[in-house]
Formats: sequence, structure tokens, C-alpha cells
Amino acid sequence: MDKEISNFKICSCTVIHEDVVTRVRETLINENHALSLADFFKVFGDSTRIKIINALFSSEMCVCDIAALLGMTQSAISHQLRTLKQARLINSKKDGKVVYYSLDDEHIKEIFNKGLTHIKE
Amino acid sequence: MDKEISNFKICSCTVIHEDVVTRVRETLINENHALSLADFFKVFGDSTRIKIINALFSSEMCVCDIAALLGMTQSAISHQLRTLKQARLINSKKDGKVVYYSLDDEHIKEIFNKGLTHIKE
DNA sequence: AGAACATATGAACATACATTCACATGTTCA
DNA sequence: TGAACATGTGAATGTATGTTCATATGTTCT
Repeated sequence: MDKEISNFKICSCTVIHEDVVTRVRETLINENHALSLADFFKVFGDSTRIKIINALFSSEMCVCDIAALLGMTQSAISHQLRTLKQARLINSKKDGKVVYYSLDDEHIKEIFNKGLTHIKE
Repeated sequence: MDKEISNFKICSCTVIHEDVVTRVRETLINENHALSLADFFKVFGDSTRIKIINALFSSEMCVCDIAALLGMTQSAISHQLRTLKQARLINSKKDGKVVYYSLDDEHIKEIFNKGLTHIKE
């Protein structure tokens, strides 16, 4: 509602530092990139997926192994692996009935470890 | 239900690689760390917070400035800043009525940029 | 003190999402 | 071919969460 009144009242408050806002706006990430990036980090935002990612640091594994390791159902793990794969965090390779999952790249490990450093400090 | 039957049937499927599971279990992240880490990344998992973090790369800003910059209400921004602060991603400093928010450390920038690299590849 | 204003916050609401359940798919092996 | 089994998946459900709205708090200035 306030938005319609003037350019100087966008929300309930006045823009205090117009020069700063103008300058920052030029370097601001665009909407699509912000959404993609949020979606990417969202994948790390669940403890089950964190454990799966961490487990795959040590070895590639099949769905049953991961389910057993984490004490969860095959279905729950399968759903999460799908999420991880869609975000290109993991790869899969099929061998008969069994599907082996592994980390996509070292990149993921770096992000994981930087997060770990932050929470431990 | 299957869990009660035997150690070899934890979910609906049999553990295929018992040696792998046993070995990986030893290096597995513990429950509390997994939860903390997930909570930490969860904070990056929203496009509004992504934009706020990105904006603070350029300059510290007050709540009104950020609200104006992103075209959102002061209340919505204030709620998100609280989330960011609780996760220790940002700091605040008060100057009269105005509260200035800034990034906590360069660390956050690194994680952000690594994520950006991933989605752009 | 009282008006103006920047910020914080609690409740409500709508939406997103993790897990479960039931079942489908696809492969192996007898 | 049919039984056994690893995996995938859609619907349902409970819970988490982002935004809005109304209002509270705290500071400045007259």
C-alpha cells in the first residue's frame, strides 16, 4: 500500500541512505541466481542429507547400505538421494539390481567442510 | 517393523556390503553435528536471505535500506535478519534509532561463492 | 512529555517439505 | 516364466517456515 504513495516510501520506513542503496543495487545478485543458489544450499539444509553426503565421503554406497547405516527406511533414503541427484551433488551408477551412489566432485566436500568449521568455531 | 526381526534386515532390504557399512560408520558425523550443520546451511536456503547476504558484501546497511533495496516490507526483512543473526552470519551495531547490519566474516563469503560456482558450472 | 520514526516481535496463514505407506518397476536366478 | 529382491515413486500426513498484519519497544527531537 505504501508502495503506491511515492518512491521514497517503499515500506513503512523511509530510505535512510539512498546513495548506499543505489550503489549496492548495482552489484546485487539477480532474482534467478538468488533462487538457484538458495535451492542449492537448501539441499544441505537437512540432517539426513548431511549424513548421506558425509557417508559418501568415505565410500560409494548402494541405497540399502545407506538405509542400514542411518537406520532409516529404503524409501526415505531413496527420496533423499533423488533430491541430492537433482541438485547434482551425487552421481549414480547401476550394476544389475544395485545402484551405487557417489559424490559428484570435491567441490561439495569443500562447502561441507567450510560449514563444519563455522559451526565448530 | 522389519527392524525387530534381525540385524541383517534393518529396512525392507538386506545390507549388501556389510564391511563397507561398518567401515563408513566409524567416520560418520554424529547426530548433533549433523543437525547443527543442516541448520547452518538451512539459513542459506532462502532467496531473500541470499540477497541480504549478497547485499552486505558491498556495504553494511540498516533495515530500511535493505527493505527498500529488495522491495520488501521492513517486518519481513527484520525477521530474516534475526534468523541470520542467530546463525551468526551477520552482526549488528546500533546507532541511535538505526541498526546497522554487516557480515560476520569472510568465511560466509567463501561458502556463498563456492555455491555460486557450483550452480554456474 | 509527546510526536515521529526505526526496529522488533508474536500470532496467523499459506506453502514447502521430510517421512511413511503402498505399490510399481526392473533385474537376477532358478 | 515366476519368485526374490533392490530401487523408484505417488499420495497422504505432520511439521517447519516465510510473509503479513498489528502492535510493542526504544530513540530522537521539539
